[in-house]
Amino acid sequence: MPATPAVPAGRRPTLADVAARAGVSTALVSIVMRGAKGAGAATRERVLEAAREIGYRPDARARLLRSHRSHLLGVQFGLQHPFHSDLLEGIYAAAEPAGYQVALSAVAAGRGEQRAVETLLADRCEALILLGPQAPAARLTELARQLPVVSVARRLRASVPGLEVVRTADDEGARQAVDHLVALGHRDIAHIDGGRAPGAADRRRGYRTAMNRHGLGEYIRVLPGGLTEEDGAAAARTLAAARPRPTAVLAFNDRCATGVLDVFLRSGVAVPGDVSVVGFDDSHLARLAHINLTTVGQDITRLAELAVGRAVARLESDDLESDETAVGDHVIAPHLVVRGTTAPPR
Amino acid sequence: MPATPAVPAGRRPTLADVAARAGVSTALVSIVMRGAKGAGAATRERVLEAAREIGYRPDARARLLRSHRSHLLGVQFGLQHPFHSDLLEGIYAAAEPAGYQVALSAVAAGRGEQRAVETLLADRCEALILLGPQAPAARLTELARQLPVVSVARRLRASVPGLEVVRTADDEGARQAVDHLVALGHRDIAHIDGGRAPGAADRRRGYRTAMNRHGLGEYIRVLPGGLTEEDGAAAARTLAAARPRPTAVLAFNDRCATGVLDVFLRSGVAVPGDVSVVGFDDSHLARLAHINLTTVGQDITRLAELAVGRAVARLESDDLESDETAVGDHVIAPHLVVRGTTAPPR
DNA sequence: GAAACCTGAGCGTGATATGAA
DNA sequence: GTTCATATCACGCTCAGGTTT
Repeated sequence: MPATPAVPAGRRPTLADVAARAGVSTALVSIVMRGAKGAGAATRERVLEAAREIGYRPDARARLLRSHRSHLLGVQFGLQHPFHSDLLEGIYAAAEPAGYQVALSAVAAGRGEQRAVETLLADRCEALILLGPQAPAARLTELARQLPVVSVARRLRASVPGLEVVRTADDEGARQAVDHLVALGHRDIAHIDGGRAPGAADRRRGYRTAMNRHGLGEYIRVLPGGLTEEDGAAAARTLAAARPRPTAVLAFNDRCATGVLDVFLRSGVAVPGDVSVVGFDDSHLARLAHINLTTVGQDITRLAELAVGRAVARLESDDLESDETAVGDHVIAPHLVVRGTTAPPR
Repeated sequence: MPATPAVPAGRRPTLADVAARAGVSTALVSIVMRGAKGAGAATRERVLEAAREIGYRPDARARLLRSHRSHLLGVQFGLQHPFHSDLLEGIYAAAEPAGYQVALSAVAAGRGEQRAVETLLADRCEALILLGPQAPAARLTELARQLPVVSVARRLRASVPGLEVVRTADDEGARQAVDHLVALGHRDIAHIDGGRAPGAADRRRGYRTAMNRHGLGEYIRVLPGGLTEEDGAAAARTLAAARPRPTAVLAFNDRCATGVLDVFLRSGVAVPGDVSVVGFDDSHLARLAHINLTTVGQDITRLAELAVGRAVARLESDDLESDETAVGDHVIAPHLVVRGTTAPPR
């Protein structure tokens, strides 16, 4: 009955312990554990066996300390944003094949972006991927002087070497939504905006531009909104009582649109009969059969891939001391997903 | 114009660089950086100044490698669970004052619990906090032999030293919901369950027990459900068409309940007029003015505090070689939050 | 004796240099 | 020349134990 493995009392097993057990040098064990070449098949098996027996695990920290490259991508994200969760899925998926690990640092109540980033830097991340960062541009610029930084979803003017932006063409998304509604025959189209949220300004602008281009400038109506259901609900209450009531509404995002749908439903405003509603994000919510929301889809997978790709490209090109990779603004096209909340006006 | 700080070419600054600049030993710099005693006020200032000038940051990994304690709590969580996000907020808040850092590892598509845990172990975490783990009990038991493990929300029978469970009294929550409905005058109360989700079995059992205790055994009706809006919607479609239709529904969680509400609304089933609906979790969703869901609240803050507390207690008591701290099952009482979706039956 | 500072060793790895089959 | 194995050092830091005022 092998109760506990024969592991050095208390301590966690190290290379040396495995080496002793297998009767080889620590260097050889290191080679085997890394899967590097330079060890015979028989010995390799013997070492792995010994490692298994005493429950050896490589110490990531010692490893990183020794090797000059950490192959770590630091990702800052917000705990309360499902959109970030989706991005993280994509980031994990993209980082692995590229040979990089992901270190997470959450922004939470009482744990601001400053703290989150400091943790990542202390952990020796080689590059930072910031999801919807709110930090001042100056701060990001300063960071970018130290290491490659990718800002996802937050647009930035500053063009600093090492600072890249990956985002959806928010204005284009708003345009697609307006075009769709106009094609259906709508003219009185309102927009519930996202305030200071990342992308809100572009969506607002895209809405305005598209309305003007269709000669519907006089119908432009922007209501203060936000990212939550409640924000949408509040704006919808205003709209439900408005005379004339718009025949279509473009909400800042899907959560906001959900709030709109709910209030309309309760107020006896039929969707899409009386009013058409369009969201933004194509979140899981929008796809649900009982919500079935027409929405502007962001290509989350593509955003994640690009974010990782740019960070990695920066790192590899830095290695080569080359700077030919263009720094900049990487914009992904959105695509309208037509579902059941839009129809021609009565 | 101080373009770049006088930092050693390419390399990131180390203790030695700061020491050289300040004209002291590395040991002293270490003391200053840690805020330990053993340095004069003047020197301390000089060292900090030098560190600032060259942009020095302590290397967390080297630090951990040297010190035998890592003071790291490894937390495994699911990306797609808002409930986990809320728990993480609490865990961060609780870990800091206790003097521990948090290392996150997400479970995502293509990144199972095994991988997530291995990362945490390689990072030298001293204890693991697993949010809603799905791994086989045997695996958790094995882990618990290596280090303190706290399972949150997932109940486990095995009583292994070092394995602790922190959870809500799910059965009690279901009981409170049933009691509330019965007190309102309901008798025909259905339950949409959570399948194999953590806590689902207990809630199901709590529902059954409570119904029986009220002499309503003949009304017991459990519909297969799940954790998502869609699961709730599917079950609600069944219920809306059922004859007799129950006068009240207890859903597995708030998301599930939201799906129920939506289907009822569209089918012309008034809530709470025709049917009362109760959720579980008291999530942000439930609190929204336009959802206004009666629900069973989990004390997330308390769960998080307890999870961290138990992990830390284990660690500190291990240090003292004492084992007096009871291993076990820590159960937090839920509390019913009465809102607008429950009322006496017609 | 205390306070301020330094020296030296070593944490667990990975890389290089070197040697033996 | 190739394959397999080892010895040795360095990574950046902390800590125990000195030495000096």
